[in-house]
Amino acid sequence: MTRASRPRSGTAGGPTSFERSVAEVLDRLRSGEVITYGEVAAEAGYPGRARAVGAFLAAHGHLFPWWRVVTANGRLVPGNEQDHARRLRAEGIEVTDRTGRVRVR
DNA sequence: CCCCTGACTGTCG
DNA sequence: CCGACAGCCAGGG
Repeated sequence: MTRASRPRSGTAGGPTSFERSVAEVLDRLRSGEVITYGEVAAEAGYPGRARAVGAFLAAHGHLFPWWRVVTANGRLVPGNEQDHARRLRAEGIEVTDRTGRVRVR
């Protein structure tokens, strides 16, 4: 499977298929639920696009529960670890103090 | 078309 | 358990 064969938005400059799929995955997240960037990408049908998910959240995260998304290592958002950790704890998720990580699964 | 950056990931010491 | 490195994909200048 080549890159060119993956689903694309086409000529439109609006939201890509990738963005719509990711948005749906993020939208269905429940309180107290945690997911990794890689899982979001794979669940959306775009395995290997973990970084793209991060970029998407950086741009449109304000419209989604971005705090329920962490790295595969349980790492929180660099620069926002404190706020991130607090939001997760507010949903009953334990966060280690050290570098601020969460137990995924 | 080339180069650089990044809210990532897996491996190594 | 934690920090450092290299690899990978897309987007933007």
